[in-house]
Amino acid sequence: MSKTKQKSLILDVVNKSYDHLNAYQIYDECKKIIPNISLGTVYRNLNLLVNNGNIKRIKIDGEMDKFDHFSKGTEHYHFHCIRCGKLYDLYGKVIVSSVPSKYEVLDYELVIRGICDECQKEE
Amino acid sequence: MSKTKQKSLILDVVNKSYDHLNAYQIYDECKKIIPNISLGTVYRNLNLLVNNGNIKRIKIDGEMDKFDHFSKGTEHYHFHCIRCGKLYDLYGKVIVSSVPSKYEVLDYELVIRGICDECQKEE
DNA sequence: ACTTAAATTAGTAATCATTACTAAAAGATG
DNA sequence: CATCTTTTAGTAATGATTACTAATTTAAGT
Repeated sequence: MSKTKQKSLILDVVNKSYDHLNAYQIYDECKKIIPNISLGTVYRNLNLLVNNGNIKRIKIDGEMDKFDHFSKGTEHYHFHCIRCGKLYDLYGKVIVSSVPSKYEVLDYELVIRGICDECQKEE
Repeated sequence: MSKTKQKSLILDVVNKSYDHLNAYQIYDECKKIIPNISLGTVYRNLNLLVNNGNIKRIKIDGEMDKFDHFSKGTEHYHFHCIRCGKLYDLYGKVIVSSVPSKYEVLDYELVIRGICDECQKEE
């Protein structure tokens, strides 16, 4: 895997963002630094970075895939408000009973769905 | 929401299947009973059934959305083998510390990623 | 049952996120 | 530097899903 300025920029944008950006938003951010970067390049590198474990992909119903920073030791998961669509980070341990030991666990993705505090107030 | 034979057939196909079928596979199954059922009808009803909480949608990297039966009390989650692509059902409790009480939790989706026993043997 | 209004369907066309392709440019290797 | 490999920009293609529409089916009230 060759190192290119496009690839490190894309990784940087994902790592430094506190939001959960989708491919197109990452593309927009990257254009501020490399104006003629190609959307295909963004997609291709995002896939590479996900496969190498550098970043994480988040899949949410009805929305474009989002990308999230990921560093061993600071695992986090997500709360998705089905009312306003906002995605909140949640830190803490996830304990799952009954994963048979014959399975080698590498990773997990957990999305909790519900209604956030702000949307509850509006009812 | 009107009751139609298409809608109940689609629900039936999802509920009675032990696999995790995607929209097209559900369409194929439905055609055995209603040969001229339309793919659009399958998609529209799957969305309705998901939104009503009758069935669940499973999102897996690089694969079409899958649909799964869902009944209160028999919650389950999934193990996805990144080698062979198989999706296994896992039953048991998921304990998540640190979901702030201000959030109203309705549902969750958990996918554990790793390598299944059969793929481990092949190494 | 009949009538009317509302919802749903089949079939097809359109959308849109993502991937594939290709010649040119940039990176790696020695 | 010289060569070989990888990556890129730009564009075209793909494919899952949704939108559209006239015809049919369902629901609700008499």
